[in-house]
Amino acid sequence: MTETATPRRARLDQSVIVDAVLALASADPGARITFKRLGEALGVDATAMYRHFRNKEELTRAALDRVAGMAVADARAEPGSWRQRLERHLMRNAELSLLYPSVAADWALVDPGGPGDLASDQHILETLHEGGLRGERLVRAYSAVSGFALAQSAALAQEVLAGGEGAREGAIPWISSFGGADLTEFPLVREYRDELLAIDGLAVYRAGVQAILDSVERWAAEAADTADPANPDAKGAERSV
Amino acid sequence: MTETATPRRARLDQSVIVDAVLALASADPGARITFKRLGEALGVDATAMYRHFRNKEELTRAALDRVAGMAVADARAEPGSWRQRLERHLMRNAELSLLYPSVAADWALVDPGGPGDLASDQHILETLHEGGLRGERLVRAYSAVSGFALAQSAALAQEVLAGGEGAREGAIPWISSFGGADLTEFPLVREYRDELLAIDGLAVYRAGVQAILDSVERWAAEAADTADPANPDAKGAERSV
DNA sequence: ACCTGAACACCGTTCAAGT
DNA sequence: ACCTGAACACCGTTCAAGT
Repeated sequence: MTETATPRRARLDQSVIVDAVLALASADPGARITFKRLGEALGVDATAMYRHFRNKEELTRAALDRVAGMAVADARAEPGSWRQRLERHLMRNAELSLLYPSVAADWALVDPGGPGDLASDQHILETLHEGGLRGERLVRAYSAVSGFALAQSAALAQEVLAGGEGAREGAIPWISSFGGADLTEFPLVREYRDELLAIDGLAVYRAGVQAILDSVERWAAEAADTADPANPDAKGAERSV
Repeated sequence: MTETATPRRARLDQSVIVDAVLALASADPGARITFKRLGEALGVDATAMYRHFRNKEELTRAALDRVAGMAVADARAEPGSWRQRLERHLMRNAELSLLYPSVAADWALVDPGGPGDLASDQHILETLHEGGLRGERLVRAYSAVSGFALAQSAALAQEVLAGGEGAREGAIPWISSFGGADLTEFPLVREYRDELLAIDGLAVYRAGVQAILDSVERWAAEAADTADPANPDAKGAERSV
């Protein structure tokens, strides 16, 4: 029916434009995405995009929503315990951020609010729910988990955007350069200097995920202790807030 | 000696310029900081800043470093357990991000690398060290804690920048707008809709801090179990990596 | 209905000229 | 030594004009 992925002179379309955004983002990870560059890639004038998106924020929103949807789909495709699936979802988020850095850099900023975003929220809530969390505890766990994943994924992406080659290898920017500084006033920084310089972004992400999910599991265990043991699966049994 | 804080025609200076940046950032939280606006505030041409900073990134770096230093100083000023002091430091980071959003929005991006930044690293390591963490565990805890604090503080700031008034009140952008969407495919999102919409940024931050510090305390307890009980305070006793 | 292209306001940055 | 001001390349966005 419709021509898909015809490189130039393709009939413009929200979906076709988002395809081009993601292609640009992964092809040239260090470059900003610009209407001009987008137009060149699509064989179209830079201002043609305004027929399909109100402004650049709406375009970014659509691209982010697509990426959010991809992360969920990948996470759902594999089996495992609720924690394994949630972990997979969160790690996939970070990996996709590194794949599309110029898009993902805005992740902490913009609420995509589309179907991909909703599927992501639903999946996080689902896995936590399966883990036994309900009510206030579920909301708190969702906050900690998704707030962490979004902010940290965006940070990873911004690393790549700002740092170029080095950052893509994993070096983290906020610790990459106490090169010649005098560290006598900061003894622990000096003592652990080499280890701190060796930290890479994905390891930080993984450490955070572990720390948060460990706590979430404990919250779930607390919930199990205080719940009615005869009816452990009651939906919304302790919806408090 | 030197005139301090004379609003216009003050002798330019790295420190005077950073003062002006922070003043601008807190006076008009929604506005980007621009050389033009900076020049107007200082009674000086926009391009005069290039005499004192190589480019805008260096200026941002200097401003961030000042803010990092402020957070540590505030945290050190109050007594308490290591966890309380670390928590105070992290919360102060978030609060200062909300105070200077247009500066703090870059926090996940740029490594200040100055004395304020080093003091911040030293303070985080110090409190964790006092909590009994050493070696690989200390580095892992530092990663989780500071990665979280920086990324999440930047996200809070970007919220304010992007969202304007509403965001400053605490509404979180990535959950603020599944307004008219059909939620039948996302039952848990629908069930917790009101609670999710009520989440605010600082609460997310606090939930994340709790989750991470709970896990860090457990790591410390594990360390205590495996350590030589006769020599619990040995510095770097189990430096592995 | 959809796209073009000139135009505008606003960025960061450079550089020759002033004092 | 320090600051000015014109200039440049590059943004997002608007709008009248094309087809």
